[in-house]
Amino acid sequence: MAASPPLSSAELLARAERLAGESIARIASALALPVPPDLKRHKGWVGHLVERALGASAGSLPVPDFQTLGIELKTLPVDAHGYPYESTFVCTITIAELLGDEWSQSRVCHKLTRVLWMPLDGDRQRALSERRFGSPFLWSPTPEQMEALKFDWEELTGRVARYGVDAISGHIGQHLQIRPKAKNAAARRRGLDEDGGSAENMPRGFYLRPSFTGSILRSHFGLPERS
DNA sequence: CCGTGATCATTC
DNA sequence: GAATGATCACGG
Repeated sequence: MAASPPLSSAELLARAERLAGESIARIASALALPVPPDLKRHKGWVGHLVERALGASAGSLPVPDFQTLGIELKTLPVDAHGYPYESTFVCTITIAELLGDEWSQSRVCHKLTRVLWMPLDGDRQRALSERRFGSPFLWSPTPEQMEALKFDWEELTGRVARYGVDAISGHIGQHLQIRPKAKNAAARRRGLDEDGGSAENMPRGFYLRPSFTGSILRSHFGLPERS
């Protein structure tokens, strides 16, 4: 089980493919890591496990996991039909991102330019240690997907810039949404108010809706669209 | 304190 | 059941 940074996208993908079909227990064992009973108090545990198994290095820096390769790593818990159980966190929302920055310069765009998806059995009825990984694959947005993401991003950031972050909810955006991303509901950070002024509000983040990541999976694996 | 790794839990 | 809002852990 490798832990040094992969030197090429091919090497990274080859490593990832070796995890396909493997259980959480086996991968954790190879890294001498204990498996928590569930994810209630270890929500990012699987993500960290895969990072270690593949040799990711960016830590918590706001850059792609494999910076030199320009590749972002995302685990994706799915059900028996290959449909994602959860939304996918992309990055936090910052003031700088709302003031004059363009989509092409945004962290959302940068992070989603190239993603290594690691599908995983997300069935909570099954013991975490017994859940297995599916086949990973490298993905970049199609021109249509990129346009759709840009559209949502511009609508979301535009609303925040004009009306303040408290004026938006998780309902906005067809593929991309903004939701809380904080220690708790009392957490506050420097943000914008409805007048474009400075204010303290709850930290938020950009998330991809399950319908979007689900379409990526179905497209890649040639699965039928949900009726 | 902030950003990353996400899933949990309540509401719709 | 699906979706939104809330939350947990960790590194720097």
